[in-house]
Amino acid sequence: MTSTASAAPVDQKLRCDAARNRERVLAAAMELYREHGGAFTVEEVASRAGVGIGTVYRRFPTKNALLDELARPFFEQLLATAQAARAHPRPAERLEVFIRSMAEQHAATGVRSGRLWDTALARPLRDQYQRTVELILADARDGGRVRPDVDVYDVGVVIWTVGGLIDATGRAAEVIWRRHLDLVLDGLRPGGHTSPTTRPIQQSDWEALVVAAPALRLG
Amino acid sequence: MTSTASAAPVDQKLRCDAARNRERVLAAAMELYREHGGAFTVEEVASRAGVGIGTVYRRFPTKNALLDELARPFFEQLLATAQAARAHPRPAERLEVFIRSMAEQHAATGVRSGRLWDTALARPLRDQYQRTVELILADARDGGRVRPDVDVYDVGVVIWTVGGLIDATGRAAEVIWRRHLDLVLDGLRPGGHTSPTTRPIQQSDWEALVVAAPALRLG
DNA sequence: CACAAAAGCGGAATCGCATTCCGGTTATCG
DNA sequence: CGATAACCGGAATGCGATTCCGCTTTTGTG
Repeated sequence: MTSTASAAPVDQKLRCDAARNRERVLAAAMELYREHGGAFTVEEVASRAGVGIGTVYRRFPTKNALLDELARPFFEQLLATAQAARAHPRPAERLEVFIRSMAEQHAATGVRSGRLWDTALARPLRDQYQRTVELILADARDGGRVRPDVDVYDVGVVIWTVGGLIDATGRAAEVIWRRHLDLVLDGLRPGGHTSPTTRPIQQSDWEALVVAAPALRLG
Repeated sequence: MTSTASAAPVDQKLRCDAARNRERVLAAAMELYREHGGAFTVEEVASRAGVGIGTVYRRFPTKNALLDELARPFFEQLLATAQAARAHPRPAERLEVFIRSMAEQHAATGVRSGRLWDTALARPLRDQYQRTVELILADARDGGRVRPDVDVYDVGVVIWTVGGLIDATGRAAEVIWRRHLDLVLDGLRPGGHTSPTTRPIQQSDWEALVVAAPALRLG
């Protein structure tokens, strides 16, 4: 699947009432998202926004497109996060700070930097983001804080992977992802390890993960 | 959500025709699973099995329960894998062998050891499995091949996490999970690192991950 | 073997949701 | 002010999973 739609002609030349409705829909959706995290009906969005379903659909071709749109602001925040990390005083620590704050942000907002990468509007952001990450990585490398063979993709995978843990355990068991991230970050360093700051995972934490993973792939 | 149902009274005292049908359904489902990987209809299962939908549902309260049932044999295989690793000649290497073969098996069969853990029938297997993992871990620790602070849960999380990558990228980009696993395994070791055997990840590999992750959590 | 329950059966009917359609409305522009 | 393209609302569709229920076998018994 290529990035369906989302190449939506931004919010240009919309009839003013249409524009207003678009905002209402977005606002309603955001509200619902905060309340139920994606588990809401398009009809609910419509009624809360005080418009008909058709209206929602003329503006957003699909529920997913709507969600993507919701994610955009958070996504811009991600870029900001990367740039903030880049500004960290000790260059060598920037990579770790970066990865940690990405995770932290994901945990706080529930937004993962997945599909969005692929949308037209996000492209410029994406390029900037990637460039920033390269720089951060270079800093860490210069400072001797990463194994020289670690590249941007490795970093991306780590973030993706921890993102999965965050999605799966969320509030229920933060330790799980924190502890794992500590271990992985240790693993990325060139030399020995420093001791992680987290407590070990416990049976009760683990349950959350077990329940979250279906035994068979569904797609 | 606690393990819904699945405490099904095994395949005991079923009217013989019922038992036959149950097998047919299971067989049909397995066929379909191999063909479409979970993306099939309960009606398809029914018709391929030559029974009515109702029949499927009387035996398996939900499509998911059916899938869980399908997974069982694979799951037993997982235990076998653990035990095989335990039998590896060099004790110190058992942990790594274990983790690697778990991933390998997941990649090959598409079965992840998630929800199943929680079912009544799986419990005895699970206990055995956990005990085995403890032993493997102890071996590695004695051999000085893992940081002393790594425990069973850490191992579990690594397997879960790599499982996520496998599900997401599958055939499309094996490098991703292999490379990541190499890095993580390196990270679990107490001392320095050995160089991984995989090639670095490339843009084209990465795409797979990007597309696989939705921007917003849906549950 | 006959017979009443118990256990099964098929598949139509429901339900929840996303997505599509279409006849009626309203900004906008000349 | 009139034409019309852009909008609207919300009923209708489509698709799956899951439920229901009247009819059929199996099974246990006498």
